[in-house]
Amino acid sequence: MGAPDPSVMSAQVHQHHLQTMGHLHQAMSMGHHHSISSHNGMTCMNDVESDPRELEAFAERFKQRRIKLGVTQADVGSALANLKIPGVGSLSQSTICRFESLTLSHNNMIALKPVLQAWLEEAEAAYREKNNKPDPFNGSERKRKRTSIAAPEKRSLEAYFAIQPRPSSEKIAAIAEKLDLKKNVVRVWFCNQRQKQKRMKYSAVH
DNA sequence: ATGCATGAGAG
DNA sequence: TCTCATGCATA
Repeated sequence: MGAPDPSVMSAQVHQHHLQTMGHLHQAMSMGHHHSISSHNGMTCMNDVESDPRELEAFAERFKQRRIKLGVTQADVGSALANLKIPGVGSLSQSTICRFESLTLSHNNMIALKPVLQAWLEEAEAAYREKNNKPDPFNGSERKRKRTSIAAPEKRSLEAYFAIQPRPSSEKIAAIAEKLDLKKNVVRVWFCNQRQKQKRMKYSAVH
């Protein structure tokens, strides 16, 4: 099970097939979360280090050091499983990329930070003493088609979104018919659009 | 790097 | 049904 491919090693040259699994699920419960607020007479103390600047700084350091180690985003993702952290399996190149670019929700960033930090420490320790070890590759062959919404339709969707970010099922059906798209495609598009607005970056005024 | 999609959990 | 974390496929 060797992956003798010395040609791939720069940041993101081989992000194909990876059969990763394992979710880091719910580190928080969306709608309701209560913090311990303050105990004594102090102003405000957060239960978790949810300081955006701290995260931003970490994400950047992380990327820098990851590249220094000559490891790709995909490599990091699969290597996470080897950390054997309870409840933490591997992650995809997408997620690592999004972490580095802060394009994940704040909570998601908070949840992933300790895991990636742990990996980084391990990786740097291992790098000092020895070499790295190639990871086994998977030759999967199942495909999946990705719908592509044309620019004109996208513009329409954005216009609808501007006036109504949460259209009813019927409104969605109407939009779908007008744009000649599947209703489900439109529904998912709105879901993804809402999710985008909640990302750490590109959230407020974009 | 990012678009569209899936599935789990909550309501 | 929605949100949220996450991923495959693709630009």
